[in-house]
Amino acid sequence: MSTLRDPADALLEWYDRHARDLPWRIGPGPRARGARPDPYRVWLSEVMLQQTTVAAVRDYFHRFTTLWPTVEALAAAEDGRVMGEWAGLGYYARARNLLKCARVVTHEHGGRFPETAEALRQLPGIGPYTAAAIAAIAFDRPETVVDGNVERVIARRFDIRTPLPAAKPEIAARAGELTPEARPGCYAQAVMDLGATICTPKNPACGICPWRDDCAGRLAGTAAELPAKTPKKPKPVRHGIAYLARRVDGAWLLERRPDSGLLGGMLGWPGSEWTEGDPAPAPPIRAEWRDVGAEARHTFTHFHLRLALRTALVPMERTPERGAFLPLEEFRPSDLPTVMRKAFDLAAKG
DNA sequence: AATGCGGGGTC
DNA sequence: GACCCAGCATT
Repeated sequence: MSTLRDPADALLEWYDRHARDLPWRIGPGPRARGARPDPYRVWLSEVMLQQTTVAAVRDYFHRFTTLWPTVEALAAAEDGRVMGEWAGLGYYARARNLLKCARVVTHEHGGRFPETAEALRQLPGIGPYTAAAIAAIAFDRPETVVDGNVERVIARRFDIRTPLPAAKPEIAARAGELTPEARPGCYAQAVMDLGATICTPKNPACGICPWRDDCAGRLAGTAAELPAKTPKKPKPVRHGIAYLARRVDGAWLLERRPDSGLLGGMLGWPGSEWTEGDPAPAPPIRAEWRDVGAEARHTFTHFHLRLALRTALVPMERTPERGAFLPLEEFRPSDLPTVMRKAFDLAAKG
């Protein structure tokens, strides 16, 4: 019989001492008395946390749960209002799917989230990771979560040198073997906390890691270099022109972008196509356009953008060819995605 | 299996 | 600057 402690127990003991206090978690006291976190809050936090750091999510989570405390309340919200509150968080398909999911849960599941990963997986915006996370954290199911943190922790612990994404099946299998039957929700959060605070991408703090004695990567000296990844393609630079038209009564000319594609469903300034060559001018209304000295620079997932800015003051009676004038009292700069917000700050206030 | 899809922290 | 992140949908 081995004298080695079960690795899951070692990690859970570490988690009990070091768990971060996060708004979507419940305290250790209530948890010990059998309380479970609200599935709505678990779901909302997990969707917000997709490819997004805890620091970026905090304020958004607080605003969303204040505005919409239940899934039914969110389901009844106006689309544009939700997109506006999501503005700045990125990956806007998440917000569209969030609303879809809230409405399905409200109208087809009686306002209750399904309790199995398989059933959760059928909902919009819920993939393998999020389904496992909700099932484990909210419903205490022994599901294995595999996110970027887990991939790094597992690749190091077992010294898996196959580059991602090819290594995903092996990593998932190893992660599954470690998942305990007891306290699966705590365990899932513990592995991710470990990856976020100790087993970090750079300069991992191996000396204080609860798994330091059975980490193959640490013993082999490869930990800090793992996981290996296939190289990414360089980002090209695209150029565009944005047109910020202000009507004499203070209204701004904006357009709602189509649901699919970049910044889908978000409010934005009308403009040219974004091309790697010179963009073709595309003023949305007849006016005397004035070039703003500065350009808005922004980096998206797969390209850099340099956006030239043009402004104009237009009279009341003139009608736009694209977009619609939004009255000043209905215009909130915070409803804009970041690149459009940068353009506004430069053109209107710069 | 590959690609499109944001933005901010961190080094 | 590049890299990374509590990934998902689409093709």
